[in-house]
Amino acid sequence: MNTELVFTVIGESYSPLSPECQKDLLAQAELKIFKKGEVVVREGQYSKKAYLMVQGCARAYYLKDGKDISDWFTFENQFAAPIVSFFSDEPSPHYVEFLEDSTVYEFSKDTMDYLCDKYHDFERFISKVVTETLLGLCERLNAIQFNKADQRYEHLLRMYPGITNRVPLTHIASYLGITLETLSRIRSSKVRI
Amino acid sequence: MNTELVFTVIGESYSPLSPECQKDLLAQAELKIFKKGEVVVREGQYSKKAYLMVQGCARAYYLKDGKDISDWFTFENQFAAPIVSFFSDEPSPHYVEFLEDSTVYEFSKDTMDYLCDKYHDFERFISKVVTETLLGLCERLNAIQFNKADQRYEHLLRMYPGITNRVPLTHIASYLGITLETLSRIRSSKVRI
DNA sequence: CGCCGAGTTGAACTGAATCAAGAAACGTGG
DNA sequence: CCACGTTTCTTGATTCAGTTCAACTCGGCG
Repeated sequence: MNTELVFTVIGESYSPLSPECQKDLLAQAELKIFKKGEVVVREGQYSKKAYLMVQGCARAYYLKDGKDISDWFTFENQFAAPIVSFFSDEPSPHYVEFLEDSTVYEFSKDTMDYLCDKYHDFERFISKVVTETLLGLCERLNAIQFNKADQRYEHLLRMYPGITNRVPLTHIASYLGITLETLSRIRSSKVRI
Repeated sequence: MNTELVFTVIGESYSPLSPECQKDLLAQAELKIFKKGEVVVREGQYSKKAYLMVQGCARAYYLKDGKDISDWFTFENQFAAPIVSFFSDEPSPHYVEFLEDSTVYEFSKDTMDYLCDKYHDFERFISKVVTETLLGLCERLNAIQFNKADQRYEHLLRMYPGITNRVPLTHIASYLGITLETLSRIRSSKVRI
């Protein structure tokens, strides 16, 4: 597997990264492998690590009144990080768990800051990632507020086709803000191919 | 009214700004007055202006199937901006409207970039504003997903005590993702002082 | 084989939307 | 300052989407 390809791909999807910047990023990052079910960040921890997913998938979740609520999914060519802890100096309310055996590049906030100082294109890249994340959240917020459960599920499927083959339905249900039972009913009422 | 005080206050609430940076910001900003009901940004427009509220209040809203949905309120010592248009190069999906006669400092994205380059404390300040906004959205998302309508209303009151005296209930209802009727019932079922 | 976690199905219940009708407050012109 | 229309808010009756709780099915695995 050509793991380095991921740096080109993320450059394309957010904002282009010069070859030297990509090279430097690669030099700073650490290629790691995690097993399915591994939890790399727990609630209350301080973590300044982000993970760029080469192969596999992960989720961020938190506990609300003891219930496991999925907050974020990450697949190939995307970032996984405990955003609160990564961007602020507060402990993470999130857990981060790999849902499959996964290959990732791990890098620290320090590396990010260093690269931001050194490369203007990297700074723009990060700013793009953050604003896209912000806008994505806005969109998701209004989808949750004003779309019915089945529309939200459809929307998720459009965003992540095949997610149901990789992520347990319980996690998908809590992500959508509905119960597992409701999700099950929505799915059975659809004609699937 | 000492309008310049606002620069000190926002420094305190996010991340401190040196006197020179405050002075420079003041020099770049333009003090403006808007009347109640004035709309400064419309859907589809490109706007790179942000408003720092000295006195008054404003909201961002958008139209969803013809319905007016409030997305954001801004009061004294906070920022109002059409975030999508301000941070990306896309047209604004939002309208920005003043809800009272208001005094604001207006400044442009260019000014922000210029100050970010010049002052490290300003760069940190903006980064803090953006991440706080991001985290605030996360929190609001999970409140919408998992709290009942009355809890959400209580939460809003805790965040903005007295908001009901300044903002029409229709806007508050759409912000909370409930109908005006439901909000009215929630309010009448509470013992108010 | 029997257990266990994941998903499905059913029935009763509930929070909130919708539709409809009024009441109260607001502001504008006479 | 009052009368009038408009906007804002309240109240009631009905309906519906989604929750809850409980029982059941299915596939994998020791």
